[in-house]
Amino acid sequence: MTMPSKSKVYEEVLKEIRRYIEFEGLSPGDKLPSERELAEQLNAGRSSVREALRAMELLGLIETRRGEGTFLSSYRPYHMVEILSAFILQESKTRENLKATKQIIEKEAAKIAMEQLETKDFEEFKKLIQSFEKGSETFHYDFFTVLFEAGENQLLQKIWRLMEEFSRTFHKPVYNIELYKSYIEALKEKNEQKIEELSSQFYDEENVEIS
Amino acid sequence: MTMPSKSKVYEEVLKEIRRYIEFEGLSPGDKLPSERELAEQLNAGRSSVREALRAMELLGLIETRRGEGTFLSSYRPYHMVEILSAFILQESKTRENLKATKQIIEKEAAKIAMEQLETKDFEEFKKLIQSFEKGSETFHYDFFTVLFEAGENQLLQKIWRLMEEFSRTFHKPVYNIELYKSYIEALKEKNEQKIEELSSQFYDEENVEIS
DNA sequence: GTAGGTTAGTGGTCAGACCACTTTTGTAAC
DNA sequence: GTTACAAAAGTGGTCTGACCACTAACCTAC
Repeated sequence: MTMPSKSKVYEEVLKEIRRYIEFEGLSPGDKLPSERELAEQLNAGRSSVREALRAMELLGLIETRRGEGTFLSSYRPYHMVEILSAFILQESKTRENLKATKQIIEKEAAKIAMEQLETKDFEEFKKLIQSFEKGSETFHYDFFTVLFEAGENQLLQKIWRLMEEFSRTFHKPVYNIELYKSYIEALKEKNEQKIEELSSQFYDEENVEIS
Repeated sequence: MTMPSKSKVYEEVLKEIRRYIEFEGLSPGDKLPSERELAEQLNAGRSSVREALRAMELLGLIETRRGEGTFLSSYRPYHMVEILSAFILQESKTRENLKATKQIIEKEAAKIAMEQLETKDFEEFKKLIQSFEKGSETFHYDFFTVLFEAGENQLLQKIWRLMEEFSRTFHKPVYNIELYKSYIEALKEKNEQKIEELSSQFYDEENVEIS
């Protein structure tokens, strides 16, 4: 590994892998070279390569399957969230920030999607509502995913998803199904005002903290 | 390492370290046991311990100093943010997404800050305007940093900063100083409507692409 | 052609060896 | 006793080689 001044090898490997992905135009699901091959090509030890890969795995960027190989994953920062949340979400200010930010994003996503929503999207909502269960863990997530898909801002969606997962670690959602019905109405009516109001209500008091 | 079913060793080490930190009541700055010691105590190989530590380092939870040791750090997810952004922004690099998202965040930051702004903040703005130079690369950044500081949502600020830095790689800002003056006026008047309008104008046409 | 075993490839893990660096220790000079 | 400096011990950084467990591809016998 050629070492730009003092960086650690594993950090260089990380960058190198990133370049490789970009250069080869790899997408989620595609296979990366094996650890041994990477080590040889990057002129680094396998352990260093592994440190980089492990870190990427924790970040949710790759997925490793023993006996098969290493694959690019669609971004699911599952591990990271789990680890990080235990460390950083103690501070209530962080939680406040998270809540506020998530709310902003959802509101804006709704406003963007509003103009794009088609009949099929409303049918999707209908299905969601019908199959709603009291104990569902992902209702809110699924609901807004429909909105994000319509809105076509993948960046905003990714940021939101990250926060959604974080907040799940300390909030147990208790859904008020009527609220979502009203929300859908507001979307149909393209009533920005109403959307703004309802967006904040998701976070007013219906969330109970996990002990 | 006692292996709960199938987890990987490094994940167990991670949890074990977390427990250790909690049990010992360690705070940022405190020293962790050495890699060799951890390996021995947890009955794992040093390389596995290292994989866990590297991951923690990337997440910004610890800091390692060669020759000295490993220390708990106050949470500064510097590396993570860097790595993640590179990947995420690379995937969804439609510039439209970036622009739209940044605009949303700035608008909301302004609305949040609006209620909090004090005299000293407006003086800060005044200084910025006075020292404005045509060729400044960071005027917009500095301007909004004042807003974010007042708003006290560090999470939103972090996200924004990321996008700001990234967009600099392909946008060369050309500032219309009058626009910022109007913006300040709108903030003084607490005129949400005006803020929304002006926020979008930053991105209307004044940005020139770098070839 | 199929079933079943063999083999090569891959990630998972460990042990041991150096290196570069920092801190501590020990010792000699003052 | 204090100081200065050299040696030693401790620590993270890295590489290598060796196994293990698992998967997929190949090949052979039927």
